[in-house]
Amino acid sequence: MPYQSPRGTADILPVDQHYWRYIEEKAVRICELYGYSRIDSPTFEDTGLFVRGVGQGTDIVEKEMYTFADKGGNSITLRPEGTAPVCRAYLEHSMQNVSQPVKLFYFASVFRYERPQAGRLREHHQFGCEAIGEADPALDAEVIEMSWRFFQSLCLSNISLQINSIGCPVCRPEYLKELRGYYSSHLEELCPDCKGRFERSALRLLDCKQRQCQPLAAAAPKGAEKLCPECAVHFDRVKECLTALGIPFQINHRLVRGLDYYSKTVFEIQPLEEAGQSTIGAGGRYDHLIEELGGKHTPAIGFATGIERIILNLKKLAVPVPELPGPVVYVAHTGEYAVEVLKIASELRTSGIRALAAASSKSLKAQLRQANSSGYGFGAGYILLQCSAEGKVLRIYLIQIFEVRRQAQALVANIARAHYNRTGKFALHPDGPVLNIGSGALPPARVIDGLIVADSGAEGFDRGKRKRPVPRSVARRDSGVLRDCGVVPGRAIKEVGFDASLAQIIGASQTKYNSITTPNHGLVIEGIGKTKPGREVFPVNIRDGGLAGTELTLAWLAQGSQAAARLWVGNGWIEERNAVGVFSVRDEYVIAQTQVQGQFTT
RNA sequence: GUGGGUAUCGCCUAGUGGUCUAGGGCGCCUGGCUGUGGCCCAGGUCAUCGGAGGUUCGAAUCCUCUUACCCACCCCA
Repeated sequence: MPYQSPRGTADILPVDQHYWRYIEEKAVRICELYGYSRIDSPTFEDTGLFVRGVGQGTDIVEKEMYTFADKGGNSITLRPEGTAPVCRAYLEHSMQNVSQPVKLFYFASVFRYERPQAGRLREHHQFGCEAIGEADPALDAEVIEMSWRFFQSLCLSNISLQINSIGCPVCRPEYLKELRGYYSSHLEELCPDCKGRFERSALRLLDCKQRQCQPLAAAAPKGAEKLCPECAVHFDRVKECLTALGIPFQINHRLVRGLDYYSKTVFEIQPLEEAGQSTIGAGGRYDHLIEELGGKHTPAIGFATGIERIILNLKKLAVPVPELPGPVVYVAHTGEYAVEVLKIASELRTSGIRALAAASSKSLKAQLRQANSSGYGFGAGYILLQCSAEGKVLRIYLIQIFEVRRQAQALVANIARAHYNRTGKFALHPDGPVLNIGSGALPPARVIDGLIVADSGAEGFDRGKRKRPVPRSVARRDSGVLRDCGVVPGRAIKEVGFDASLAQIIGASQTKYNSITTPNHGLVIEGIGKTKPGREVFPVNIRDGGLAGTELTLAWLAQGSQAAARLWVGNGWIEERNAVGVFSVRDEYVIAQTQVQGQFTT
């Protein structure tokens, strides 16, 4: 391999892109809800900005910055964090003059020269928010709430919120003095690292991970108890507000932050089972940063999250993350390649239907295989052009337009029909249905725009009407309930296997059906059978009317256990089913999109 | 900067001195079967075993050096 990506950098490959899209969508959504506007700052800044902003003595500035001289001789630094640049922009564009607080959010890659390890890269990506120009503790609570809700909306359960106050320039020196006093009598018991910290940054003694330092840190004087009256009132108020908002938090006296600019409120959000080493989001107040950067005194607060770490946790918890939309219709051909393939694909795209045109050289089998693997598996529909040896189109078939929404189905049909009118080459499938539709979106058989439309899937199979039987192996396996569910979930079965957990099945079925994008509804599955005792609650994403994945899940569940399922929309149950049976969600349910993050508990 | 681990086909891996001109699975390609797609069957494609040097009649297997990556510490999101 001639080249590989530099140490500590990573390619974000297509297979992972849906995580990024998912997180970005959630982040943007939450920012809109809280009134934050996006800001994008340059990738590099004047070195001085970070030296002053982040703090001379911090590790970031001392040894982790990517600093270099540009050709003009200026000292430039790739941004090691997001807050200072935003504050710089605030000052540079005189945002003091708009109504305060100014609420900004950003996505930015940040650079730190560190030894890479799990969840830590030299270039990583942060999503962050800053609220500048307001000192009220209520804002602290709102920012904390917002970050909490953000993680909730990602369906990242198992997280904890820790808060602390590290005081202000008035009370912190006092506290530091006391802390040093306390530690000075225990210097011998400290780990080597901490001995060094004693002088440089006594606060950091508190969050040392070495075992020998633990008891000392636990017994150390608590910062939050040594606050000046102003800071104490502020901290109390933050706690009050959080309680009022129903945000669960723990006070962690040993929570200190590594950047110099923090004051008063600081907080961290981390996965529950981790030993505090893998914070996924953190923030705090920085009332003196803007001043430090040359502005007038401007209180502010913000938080930042590490996207790679979030993804790590999403994967660890097997949170179902919707797949990115793939092609819906594949235009295939037999015989010689005809330009019509390209033309039809082009027309579909013009109408907003994602389409893939077969390559000229592929065999039909290869084309269909590609249709399977490039769309959403077996769900993708295809248009088949039957061509003569000379490349003339003889017939057009529309086959199995699964998952194509009702409107789109009509469109696809229209396009095919228009093509027929133009060329006179269109022909119905000699055996009957021309357009097959799955997922129960349409009644079993009807006519759209002159074309016969039929529900395909296993129902037809059962009644002996299915034109193209499920492959033997699948049919054998699915001799039970799956046959009745209207969807042949070949890919899901293949991917998760028969012993898959419920979460895996849901994950797999959701990746299969990409019309699913936002979790707005909860599907609660209560299993009593042997395979899945107890009760499990999963967020289910519904949009665009397709919920075939849910049908699959329930049918599956019902096979192995006595399951009951209910669909939760907004704040009430709208449908309930027992054991066997397909859960079909109708369009009208889908309209009622409500945030129900709070309800997803297990 | 410190400590530990790993390096065999695109991916996962078998292989601890000769049976390895490196085996299997996945993938990919071709074909058969299936009412032109999932299963199945057959065939094909793909590795001088991270690199360099050494020991030996003989090394993927032992030694030395080196590089890369991973993990943990430090610090941070």
